[in-house]
Amino acid sequence: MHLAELSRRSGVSVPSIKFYLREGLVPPGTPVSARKAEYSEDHVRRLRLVRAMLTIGKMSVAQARDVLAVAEDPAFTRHERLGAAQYMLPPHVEAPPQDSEERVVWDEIRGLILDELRRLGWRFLDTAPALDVLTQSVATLVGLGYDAPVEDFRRYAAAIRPMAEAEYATIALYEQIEEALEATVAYTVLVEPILLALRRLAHEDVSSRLRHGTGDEPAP
Amino acid sequence: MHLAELSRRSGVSVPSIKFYLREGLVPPGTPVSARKAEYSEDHVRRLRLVRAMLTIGKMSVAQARDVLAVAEDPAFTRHERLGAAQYMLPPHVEAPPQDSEERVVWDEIRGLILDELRRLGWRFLDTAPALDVLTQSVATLVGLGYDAPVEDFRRYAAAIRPMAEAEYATIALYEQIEEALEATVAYTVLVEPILLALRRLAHEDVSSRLRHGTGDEPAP
DNA sequence: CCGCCAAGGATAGTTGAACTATCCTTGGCG
DNA sequence: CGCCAAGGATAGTTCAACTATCCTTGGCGG
Repeated sequence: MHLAELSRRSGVSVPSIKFYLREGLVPPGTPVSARKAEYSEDHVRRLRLVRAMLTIGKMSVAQARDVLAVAEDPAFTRHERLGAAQYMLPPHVEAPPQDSEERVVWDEIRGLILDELRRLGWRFLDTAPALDVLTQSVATLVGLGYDAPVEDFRRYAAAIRPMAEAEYATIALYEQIEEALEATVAYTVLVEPILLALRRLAHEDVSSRLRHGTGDEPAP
Repeated sequence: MHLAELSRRSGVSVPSIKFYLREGLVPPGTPVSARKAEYSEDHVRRLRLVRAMLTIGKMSVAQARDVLAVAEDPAFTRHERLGAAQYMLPPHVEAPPQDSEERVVWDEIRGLILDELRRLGWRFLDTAPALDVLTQSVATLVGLGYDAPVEDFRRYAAAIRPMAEAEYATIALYEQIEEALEATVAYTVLVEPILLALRRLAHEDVSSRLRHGTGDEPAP
C-alpha cells in the first residue's frame, strides 16, 4: 500500500507519518520505484504501537525511537533486547539529588528498599532504573510527611510477583513468534494502565462499601 | 517566610513559584504588608506536592490545578473530595472512537470488562474514567493483534483488591488529620510508580531466574 | 526525445505548554 | 522626601510535536 492508504488504515495523518519516518519511529517502506514506496501490514501495526506509546505511555518521540531501536536490534539476543527495552522505558529519574543532605536521605531509602527486596529473594541488577523510580517515589512521600509504606511494600511485592510470572510467560510466547518483536514494549506500556485502572476501581469499590455498605457481603 | 526563602526551602525557582501562584497551583501567602507576603510550611509541602504531580505524575499544570481545587474544596465532604479528585486524576481517555466499526469493538470490550468486574462483586459507577482507560488499553492490545488478557485480568483484580483496602485505610487515616487534605492525591500519584517499578523488578527477577537459574529456590 | 506531474522527501512554520526574564508598582525606612 | 527591593504583571523564550509548503525525481504520453 502507499502512504495515503497507510494513513487511512492507521488513522494517522500523512504529515505525521512522514514525521515519524523522519524520526525513525517507523521503518521506511520498500521503494518500488524512485517515487513510490510500498508499505506493509507491519507498518500499520507499528504505527498503532507508536501511537500507543506516545498517547497511552506518555512517552516522548525520542524515547519511543530509542526503545524501538533496541527492541528490534538484531545485534542483541531476544533476552537482551527484552531487558534493554525495559530499562529504557519510562519513567526514569533524571538524576539523584546532588544536595548532600537530601542525598543522604536518598541513599538511606534506596538501601532500605534494596534490603527489603533482597530479603524477598528478588534478583535484579543494582543499576535497574526501576530502583531509582522506587526510591524517588518513596523519598517524595517521606518528604511530604507521610510514612514510608514499608509493610504495604511487602504486600505489594508479594501480590505482584505471580502476576509478573504469568505476564512473562505470555510475553515470551509472543516473542517466539518473530512477527511480534515488540511484544515486550506493547505489554509493558499497555498493561500498566490496566493495573492502575483496576487499582482505582478497587479503591472506589472499597470506598463505596464503607460508605453505603448495604447487606451485601464484602468481596472475598 | 518570604518568597526567596520559600524558593530555597522547596527547591523551586522564584519565577516558577510566581507562575504556580498565578496558575492557582499554590495559594497566595498571607499579605503581611502591601509588599510583603508571609508563606508557611504548608506552602513548602504544597510546592513539593505540585512538583511531584508534574514530574512524577506527568500531569499538566491545568490538571494539577483542577485536581487540587476539588481536593480541598470545602463545599464537598471528605468522601466526595476523595472520589472527585480520583476521577480527575490522569490518565484519561479523551473520547471513545467515533468510527462506527471501531466503536462496536470498543463497546464490546467495555461490556466484557464490566461483566467481569461485576462478577467479582466490585461496585463502582459506570461513569468511572478508569473504566474507559481499561477499555482503551485492552482495545489497543487487541488492535495490535494480542489476545485480551481476560484470565490475567481476574488475577490482577484479585491481587489488587487487598492492596486497595490497605491503602484506603492509610489514606483515610491521613485524611482525618486536617493538615493532610492532599493525602489522596499524594498517594494516588506516588504509589502508582511504586507499583509499576515493583512490577518491572519482578519481571527482571523472573527473567533472570529463567536464564541463569542457579541452585537457588524460586521465590515463594 | 522532452516536458509534465504527482509521490515522496526536505525545509520551514505553527501551536501550545511550561517556564523565565523584564518591567512596574508600592510602601517601609533612612 | 526619595530610595529600593519584594512582589506582581507582562511579554519573551524554549522545546516538543506536529503541519504546511516547497522541491526533487523519474515514469510516461505526445
